[in-house]
Amino acid sequence: MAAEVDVERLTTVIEDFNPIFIRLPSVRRFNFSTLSVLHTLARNGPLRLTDLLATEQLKQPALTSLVTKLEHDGLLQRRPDPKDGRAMLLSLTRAGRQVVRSRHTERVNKLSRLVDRLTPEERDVLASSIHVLTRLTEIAAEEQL
Amino acid sequence: MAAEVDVERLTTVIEDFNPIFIRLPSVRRFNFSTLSVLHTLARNGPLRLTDLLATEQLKQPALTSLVTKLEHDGLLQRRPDPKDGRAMLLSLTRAGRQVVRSRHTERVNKLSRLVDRLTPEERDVLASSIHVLTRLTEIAAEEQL
DNA sequence: GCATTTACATCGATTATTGATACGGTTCCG
DNA sequence: CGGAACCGTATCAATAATCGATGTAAATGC
Repeated sequence: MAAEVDVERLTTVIEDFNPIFIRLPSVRRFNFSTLSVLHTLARNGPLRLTDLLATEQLKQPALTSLVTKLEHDGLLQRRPDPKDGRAMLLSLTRAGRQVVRSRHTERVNKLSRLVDRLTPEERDVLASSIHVLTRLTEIAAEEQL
Repeated sequence: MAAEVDVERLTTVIEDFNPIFIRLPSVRRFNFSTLSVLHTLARNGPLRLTDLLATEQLKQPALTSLVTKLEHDGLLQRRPDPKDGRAMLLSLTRAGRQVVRSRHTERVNKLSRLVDRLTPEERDVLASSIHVLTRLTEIAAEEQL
């Protein structure tokens, strides 16, 4: 077997699918930077500001001010890093996790409606592609290092 | 067959894969809004400002000023709509298409490197999932209407 | 210990975004 | 036709987001 993957087409279809997947109707409260920070903290647990900076497309002063705002809004908390007196550990509060979870739920609902309209054969392919997407994500994470 | 798709896990893995796929090293010049506008115009041909507004997460005055800036930078052009004297048709210039294309190429390269590290079986699944992703995108586009 | 590096915060300036509103072209309906 | 209502876009003033430069304090290295 081992058919060649048409990476060109794959890239194109992901580019087209992404806007649909990302955009949610209810999003008036948070801009892109804010959502990205919340998502990163939700996935990667407590992080120092500098580590968070690596994944966010912001400069350090902008991230500091965003974090200050989110702390005020009760979505995340700053705690001193016991290992390093200079650093702060950032983590989501219950309210912060709730924001991320509710957006995730909206996506699940949206995607479910789309999946319902696939044929059984298409659903089979989609089910088996979950593992492959997971592998791609893992490989990409390794490459970062 | 017709295995149930685990939409919960599928959503999660797409959420995790997306930041990897979206973020490119070279992106210092353009912010998120700008890239989204360029991408939308590249895909959906000439559009009126109001139609573009529907897909972008911006209010109309912000989009007008962004479009003005992009016109100044030579990335898109405004032309009067022959069908409606009030409207302007927006389309990418050669330079604008070049920006979109070069980002696309970067993604193809990045994704190729990841795909290279999959097993032959995983690549088979990925190849067949292209069609399903296309279908999902088509279904989502229909639902918009 | 003293110099250097690292982590984060602060400051002022610039840019992006928004809500309210104005303006002109278009459509509707008598 | 001619005025009223509507639609697409632009402008304006105010607010928010972001950046570069720089400061402060803790940690590291010789």
